[in-house]
Amino acid sequence: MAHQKYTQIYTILKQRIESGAYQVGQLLPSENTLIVEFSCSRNTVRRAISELVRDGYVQTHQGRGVCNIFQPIEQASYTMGTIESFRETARRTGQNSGTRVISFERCRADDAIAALTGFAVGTELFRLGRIHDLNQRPIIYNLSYLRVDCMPDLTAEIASGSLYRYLEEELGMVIVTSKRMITVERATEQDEKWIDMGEYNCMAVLTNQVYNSQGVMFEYTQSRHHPSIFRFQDNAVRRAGE
Amino acid sequence: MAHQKYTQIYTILKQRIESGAYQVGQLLPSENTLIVEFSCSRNTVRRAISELVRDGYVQTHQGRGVCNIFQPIEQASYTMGTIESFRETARRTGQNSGTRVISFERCRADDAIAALTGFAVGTELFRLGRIHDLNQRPIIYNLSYLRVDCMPDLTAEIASGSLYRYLEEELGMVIVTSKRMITVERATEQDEKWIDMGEYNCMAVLTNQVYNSQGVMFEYTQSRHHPSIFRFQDNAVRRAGE
DNA sequence: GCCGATTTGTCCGTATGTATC
DNA sequence: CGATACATACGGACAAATCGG
Repeated sequence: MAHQKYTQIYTILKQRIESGAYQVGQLLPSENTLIVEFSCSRNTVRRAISELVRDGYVQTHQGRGVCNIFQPIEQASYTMGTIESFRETARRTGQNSGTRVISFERCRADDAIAALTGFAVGTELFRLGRIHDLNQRPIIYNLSYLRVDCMPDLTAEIASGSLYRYLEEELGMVIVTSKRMITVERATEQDEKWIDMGEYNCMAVLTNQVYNSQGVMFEYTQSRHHPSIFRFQDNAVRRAGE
Repeated sequence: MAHQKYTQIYTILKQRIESGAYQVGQLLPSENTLIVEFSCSRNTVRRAISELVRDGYVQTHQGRGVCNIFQPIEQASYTMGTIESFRETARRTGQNSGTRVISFERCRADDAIAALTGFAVGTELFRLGRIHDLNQRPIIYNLSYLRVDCMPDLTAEIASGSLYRYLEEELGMVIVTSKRMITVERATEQDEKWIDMGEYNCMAVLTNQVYNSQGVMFEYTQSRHHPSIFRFQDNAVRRAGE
């Protein structure tokens, strides 16, 4: 893709910033200057800039200009605001990765599962346990509940590959939104059975509720990460109304 | 504030959604309908909607409409996209909170500090250590480095109150952007000296680089939380270009 | 499968307000 | 004070996706 004008401008400006074209604290060219350079409308430039703000590259200041705040320290480790699978992360960072299915069964949401996941009581679910290996070392223990009616033909074999590739390419399902929560929990017996915890006795727990294009939550996943490989980054922008 | 039209529309629509006016999966009124209702332009409606998307209330679908995905179930979990602040946690759980300064000194960034914080070597800094108590129990160990030239008159006394209130109200500094990172680390001797860790041997570490309106990073803070009280939430939206 | 109506996505141009210098 | 720069808001045009007939 990247066929839209604002995406092209966003990409060009981002590259300039990352390549060090502007010092930290320096102002970028004004909107009017960029309008001339890219021969486009003001809205298009502004949209590109607003995405740079969202991604933490620049700040805007009314009456002053657009200010570079990018520091090449340790960027690009874990892009936030997007949904990225374990496999994508591994590929991007150039490491070996593997996924093993350790349990796969059908169940029905009882009170406990409903309270945990947010699925309604009685919903038919697949319960899927997986281990992710990074460089042959077990690193993430993954427990998912998946709506049967969204993927009736799911098998353990399919789940051992990329679940998202199957859902998107085979079923044509479009994943749009996900709600995430990060907590830190004591490692359970189950964790220690599968993950080599070393001297750590806690897990970084990423809880994920994923919605498809119909607006229905079809997946609940708890990813229990070994602390040493867990990192989460984002940028917070001050909003309009305080 | 909230004087802008798009903010008003955003607030009204959000209230309708939260009050259960639309079922989960149901479409909101079309943009044209909203234009008539609020007698405004299409862009204004679209901007309000895009903020609802950002906050995880709705999804948009070209050719179909705007779909409600808000579930009141997890409303109990508070503000989104933010880390529940220490004070908020205390208020929510109805507990006492307090802040103690345990160290306050001036220093200059050496290689180690520069590598840790991102400040240039040689920058004059305040080094501020604080403990947050919840119900008289120490819960968060807080280590901050602050640029002296941004707040030359800072004292330990001021730091024992709300640092941000001082910076914003007294110095007129506007905080715009902050880059955050969440990791999980082994508790250090320093941690255990100050925090009652119980059976946990890890800390939830929130690293924060805060920028003012000049685009200069004026604060680096490492907040080391007791795992039992740490929680982070946000929404991820699939972007345009893959 | 096609067509047309509806709906959101992108892009343009313009005007006015407000903060900074 | 004027010039510059970003923020908000309006209006219009066309593209792309969806849905019903």
